[in-house]
Amino acid sequence: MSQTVARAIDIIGFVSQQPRSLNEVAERAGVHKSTALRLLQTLEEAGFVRKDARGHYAMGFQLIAYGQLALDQVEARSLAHPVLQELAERHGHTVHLGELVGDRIVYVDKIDGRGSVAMGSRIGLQAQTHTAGVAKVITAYQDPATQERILGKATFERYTDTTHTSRASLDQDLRQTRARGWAEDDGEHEGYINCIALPVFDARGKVTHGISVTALSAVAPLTELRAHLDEFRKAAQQISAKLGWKGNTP
Amino acid sequence: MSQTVARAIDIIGFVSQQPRSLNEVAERAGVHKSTALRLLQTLEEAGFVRKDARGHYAMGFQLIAYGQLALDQVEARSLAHPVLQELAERHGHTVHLGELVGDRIVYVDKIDGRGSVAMGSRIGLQAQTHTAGVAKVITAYQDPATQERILGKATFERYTDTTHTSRASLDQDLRQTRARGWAEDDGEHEGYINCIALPVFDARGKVTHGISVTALSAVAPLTELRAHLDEFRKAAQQISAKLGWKGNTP
DNA sequence: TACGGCGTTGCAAATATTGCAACATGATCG
DNA sequence: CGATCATGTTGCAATATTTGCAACGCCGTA
Repeated sequence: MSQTVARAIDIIGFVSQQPRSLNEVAERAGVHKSTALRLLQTLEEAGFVRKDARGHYAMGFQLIAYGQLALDQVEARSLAHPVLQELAERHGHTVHLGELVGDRIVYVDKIDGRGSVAMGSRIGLQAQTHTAGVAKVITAYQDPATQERILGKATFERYTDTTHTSRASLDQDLRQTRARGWAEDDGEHEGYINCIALPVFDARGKVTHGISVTALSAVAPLTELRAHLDEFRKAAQQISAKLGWKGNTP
Repeated sequence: MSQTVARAIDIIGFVSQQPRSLNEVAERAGVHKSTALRLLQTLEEAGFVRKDARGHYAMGFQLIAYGQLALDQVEARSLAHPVLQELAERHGHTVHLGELVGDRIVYVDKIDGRGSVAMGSRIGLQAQTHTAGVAKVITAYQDPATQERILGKATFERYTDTTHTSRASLDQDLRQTRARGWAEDDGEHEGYINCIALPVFDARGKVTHGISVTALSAVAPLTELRAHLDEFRKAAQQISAKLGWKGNTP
């Protein structure tokens, strides 16, 4: 592991919050001004950071370009997108596509519903293992060893009174999820938001993706969402088919 | 300048072309396998690269997240303003900066020329889709689906005898706009006012902004404005460059 | 004009990076 | 089925690289 590179990466994260002066960066990184300067210059030359009008360091444009490129390289996203788009349009709810990457579940696509609400998810961000519907449904379908690795990263931080705060509680949910074939988030991260998530199977029959339909519970409570389960399941199966899935039963 | 960070950054660029094995990365960077491995591990931990299904290194999802963030943080107005200011001063005409926001084009900056005339535009207001130069030029450079959404909001209200009052007529104009590289407003909103508008490209190569130079036709008719096209185009390219566009600078 | 904050550069010290060589793993092939 | 090759991983010593320092330049302000 390279300390210097780790510092540079941390600086990018620091600068991403808001533009920062050289001294702020130096202090954050715990290094001398001159060191911070040289790191920033290297990052700046590559376009990873830039100086804004005030001379403060901000996120660079190369990050935008790489972000787009990386987005394009997620193949599942391009296959699933049309299906999700239609789903979002038909029901007006926000739709997510989650992907298992190593030990974590990441949002790789998101289509905002009508009257979109501020919600923590963002394409490229990691989903909360113990609360997000896509995370739970994907995890539920992994083999024990993989489950262990994923759950090892869960924080079990409490957000609301329905949040799973223990491994046992989450395990129970995962068993239920697998048994019934879908996951639910009953306000476990934001009390006023709930969602239903379904597994997506790939050519090997493995679940590396999941989709979720999210709504304000005031607009569409779980009972309302469950009423449309057949349509949601059909969308998930369509995506599975595009990923080469041949089966009909898991 | 930090050699280690520069190497890490170069690796990201290398991996962005296509997923690469450890040995490929090591060879490209001109370092030993073990060194490349440690750099990659550091990048991987930060989510800047990831291992794909074959174990090759590919672009990581954190890059997507940062890219989205950086995109949201771009304040085109502050970057473009100095360029527009100079343009307005040099020619004495009124200059606009338009931005595509959702399905509509909005004026986000305006510098009044000498002898400023009352004109309907105002910062923050929506530009008329079927008459405003900035609106036409931005629309002309969108993909078909986006065009459709934008044009769906057009009123086609007639203001003068040159106003486009049908979709077909406007479509024709848009094709011409894209073909020649700029848009013209030949008194389509106010009979005595005309303008020339040019596209601004961002880091992704997309047109989300446009600039326009507007004048009384009695002061500077289209033929007069066209005579200065090279200078207008240069200003547009300067702004594009500030937005991270790499279009014609290798 | 003096002052304080901020960014920049040359240089020597020291620390983090590097290459090496040995080991581990897994796929391929006779 | 065993051997071989390609690929990835780790401990360690050498040294190239990074680091902090101190001095300098710049600019706005008191």
